[in-house]
Amino acid sequence: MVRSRAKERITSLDVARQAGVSQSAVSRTFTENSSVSTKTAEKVRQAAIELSYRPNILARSLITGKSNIIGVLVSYLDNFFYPDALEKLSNLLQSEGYHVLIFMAAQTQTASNECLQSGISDSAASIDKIVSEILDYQVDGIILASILLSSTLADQCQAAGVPVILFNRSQTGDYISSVTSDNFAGGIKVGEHLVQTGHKRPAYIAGLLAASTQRDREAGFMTALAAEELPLYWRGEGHYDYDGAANAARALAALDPLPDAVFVANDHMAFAVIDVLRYECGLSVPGNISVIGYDDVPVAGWPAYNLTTVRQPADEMVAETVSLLLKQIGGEESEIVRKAIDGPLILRESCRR
Amino acid sequence: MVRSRAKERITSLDVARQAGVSQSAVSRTFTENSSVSTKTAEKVRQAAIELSYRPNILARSLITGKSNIIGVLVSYLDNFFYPDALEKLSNLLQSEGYHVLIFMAAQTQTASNECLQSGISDSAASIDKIVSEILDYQVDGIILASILLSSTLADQCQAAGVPVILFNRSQTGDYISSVTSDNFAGGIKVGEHLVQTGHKRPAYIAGLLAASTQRDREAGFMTALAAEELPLYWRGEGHYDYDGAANAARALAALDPLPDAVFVANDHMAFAVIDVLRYECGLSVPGNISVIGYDDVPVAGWPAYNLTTVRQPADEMVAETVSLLLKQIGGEESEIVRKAIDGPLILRESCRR
DNA sequence: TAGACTAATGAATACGATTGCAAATTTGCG
DNA sequence: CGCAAATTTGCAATCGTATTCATTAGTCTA
Repeated sequence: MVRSRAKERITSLDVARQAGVSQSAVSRTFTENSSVSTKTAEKVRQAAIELSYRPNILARSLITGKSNIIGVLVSYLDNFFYPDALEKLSNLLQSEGYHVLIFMAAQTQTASNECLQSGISDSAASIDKIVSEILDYQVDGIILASILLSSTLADQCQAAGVPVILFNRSQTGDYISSVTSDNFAGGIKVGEHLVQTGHKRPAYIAGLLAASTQRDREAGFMTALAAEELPLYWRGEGHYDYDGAANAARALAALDPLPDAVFVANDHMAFAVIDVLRYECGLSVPGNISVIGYDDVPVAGWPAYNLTTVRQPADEMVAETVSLLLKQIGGEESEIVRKAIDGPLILRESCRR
Repeated sequence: MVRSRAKERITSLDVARQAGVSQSAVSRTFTENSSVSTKTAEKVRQAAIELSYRPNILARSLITGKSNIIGVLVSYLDNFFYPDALEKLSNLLQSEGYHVLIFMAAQTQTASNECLQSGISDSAASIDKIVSEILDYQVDGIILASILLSSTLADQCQAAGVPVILFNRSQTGDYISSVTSDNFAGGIKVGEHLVQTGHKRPAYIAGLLAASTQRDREAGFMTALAAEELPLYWRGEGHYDYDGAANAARALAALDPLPDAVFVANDHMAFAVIDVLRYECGLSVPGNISVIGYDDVPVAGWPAYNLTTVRQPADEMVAETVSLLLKQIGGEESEIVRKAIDGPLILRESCRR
């Protein structure tokens, strides 16, 4: 079956001729707040349908200086929190008349492990390159999910008048707005809960050390433990990665005596920890050891894990991100905002009560 | 902290002045296969850096007629197969110099259940609307993931000269290329494996009835059973949805005698089935009943589920999709192609051997 | 019905780049 | 060194739409 490639473009001029009006009239019918009589608008709309004409957004953007495109840069999608957030983000922006140009901060295939351990610094250059590409598309705004930005690029975005918002990361020092959950408060909640439920040998498995979420969650956790004068029994690192967390869990399981609780810096890693403890080490969760995660992704509520965790309120975070971004695009808000939204501790069965 | 909004755009003309050359020279330095002397190119590049100039892609697209944008429409991301595929798709396209404008075929919030049960027909109108929006951006191609397209819109895309490829769905009748796994063959593999392993009362839990993946998997499965003269013991419907599958599993568990195996139309639903059987009904998987899924998403390999399943080779599917799309964009391929890639049955522990 | 004001229209220009064309320059070779 | 060929270069037109400005049609009031 052969497709004929018909590339004849239909422009506003064609519609104008068909409707017997000027090109301006066509443009005005498809532009909000333009003065056209209902009569000509109707003629134009009719002709447009006959020719199946639709305005060329690129041409429009060129002249208005607004593309209605938001660039979204995501580091990875294997932690379920991100697809969920991305879907919500895209839906909300779509309903506001914007569209999402998505970019992945592709970890190069060779960079599997060394890359994770060294944090994100190595990829900083590539991030900058990608953000430049985003700017090339004349986007109206940029959302960076779990990505940090160099000061140079931040300046460049500002110079280009393109607002940038960090989603689920915050960055001190540079003047970039961010929306996160209140990770410090969340860490405190976990620490307090472990103390209240009588745990004595708490462990912690960290995420990517360079990530603000990791730092804040750990800091909150340690603060709560310190307040109760309970020392941290053991600390491992999982790099926000399933396999990394599994390795940490193996090290943890080899301890004697065993920790009686472990706070894992996100759900994705917590699943790995539970899997290793239960199915490799034959331990009971929470019988032998309590496990608490962070994020409350959908899988956390599935019976196989039933994970006690701190919820990141994705809906609110997304709503706040979009609202803030649109305000900045509209020029209503020019202050740097760092929003941290509180999320509840969700009690399930992976932590002894 | 206040951001100053500097909106002064830097154009090729500015660079031209700075470098002391014509505007055309600037354009040529940033266009492949243009004749510029290395000397002027160097001057231009220098000036461009000084002014931190980058070409406006929208303006370029307007005149070249190529936007280097691929529109990707995804129905949902909660089945882990899709984030994974999307990430791969985006990475591959990015490496080919294209970028992804992403659209979600948002199920309206009211449409939760009735919508799922009636298949996708109700959302067809909204799909068409979104595809029109995609076309407005003058995309070079469109990828529809788990989405069907009305003939009208298919014609419109063809008229606009924009190739469309269905990913993980196929559509008979209309002339649209598609890339899927070989779902029929996969269904057969499952059926044959259940027979070979001595199962006698096989059940099936269907996905969305309108989906070609669902139809083909079921058809293959039934064909294999029929070839062995083994009747289907029970059939339920889960609408490719976790909760829907959980309900089906409850109905299944109430049967007496219990089926000794159930083929679930995708992994996402299979997890729900296993959860219900194990944690609600106190049954053993595979002790009391074998469960087989479809997709082989990462979670399927996690010890908590250890799901026997048919792998959809996402890498190959994505590679094929992109390669096909680029060929069609380049005009090298004008035939309608329906590619079905074979995927292996992955034997794990959720199915008795 | 005339006059005053508002709304609607079309012509022309601009947005920021690419590209055909012709002039100008460089290069190659005898 | 000189002439033909090849390469660069700048000018100007163009892509499809929004928008200013001047003009015309339309509405309303007295």
